[in-house]
Amino acid sequence: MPEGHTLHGLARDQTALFAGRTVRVSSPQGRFAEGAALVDAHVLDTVYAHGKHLFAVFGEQTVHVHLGLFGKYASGLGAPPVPRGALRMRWVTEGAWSDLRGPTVCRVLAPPEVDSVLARLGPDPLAARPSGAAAWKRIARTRTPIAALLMDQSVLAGVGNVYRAEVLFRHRVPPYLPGREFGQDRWEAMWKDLVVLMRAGLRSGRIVTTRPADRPRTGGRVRRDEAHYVYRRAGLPCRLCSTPVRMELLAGRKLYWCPTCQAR
DNA sequence: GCAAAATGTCAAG
DNA sequence: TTGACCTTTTGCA
Repeated sequence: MPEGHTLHGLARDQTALFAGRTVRVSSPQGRFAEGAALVDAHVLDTVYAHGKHLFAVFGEQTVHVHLGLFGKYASGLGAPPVPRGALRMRWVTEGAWSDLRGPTVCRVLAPPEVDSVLARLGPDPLAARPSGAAAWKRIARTRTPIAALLMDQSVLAGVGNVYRAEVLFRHRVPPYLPGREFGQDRWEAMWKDLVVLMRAGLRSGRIVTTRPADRPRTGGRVRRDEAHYVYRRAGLPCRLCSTPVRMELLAGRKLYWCPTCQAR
């Protein structure tokens, strides 16, 4: 599910399956019928991600996908399954298929339009050569709480509600701390940590942010209820200090934090 | 069987 | 700040 690591994983997998091949593109649901017709039976060059945005390049035309909260891909080898439910976009080649459901965005763009989407996004911790400098410029000059800045895709791209809550906890940052009071050293450390965490998420396909020492049992597969410090743990005791984890809505999203570990 | 929730974004007021 | 939107899954009856 969709934070930046998910989209980078999809880009990697779709490139492996479909790049260099002629792809039959359709929209069984019909809502992407016109776009599908523009790229159907074209050769896919590559698929790449920036933040939570996915771009599939077919020559001069690019399919731009944003999963939003509910969007999902499914894929497999061999013949595609019988279409079921609301299937926005289907790709089929000789050997593989991919289905997209429920995206917020699925449309065909020309290169300048792709550029303008990219221009509105901040740096991505999962970029090949990540740099948080541009994000720091924005953070350093605003009173907006750091918890809101981390979710602002024009400040940095790819962090969602889980990584936000978890990286703030890992660095003991009070979520309402204004950006301008954050401090550059602290930002550098947090950015580096995001790069590490999100690369691990990309590799494993899941978000695990707890350190081994903070999990009841080390070694073996990390259980789902051990993977996070605070995300979705409202009311449960903090793993480090046992204070009940707090939850509050910030800009319409659920924000989780430990009021003791992340005190001012 | 149905309501609510879910890792998101945008536009209206 | 609120609601609309995209769809599936989960949890409760």
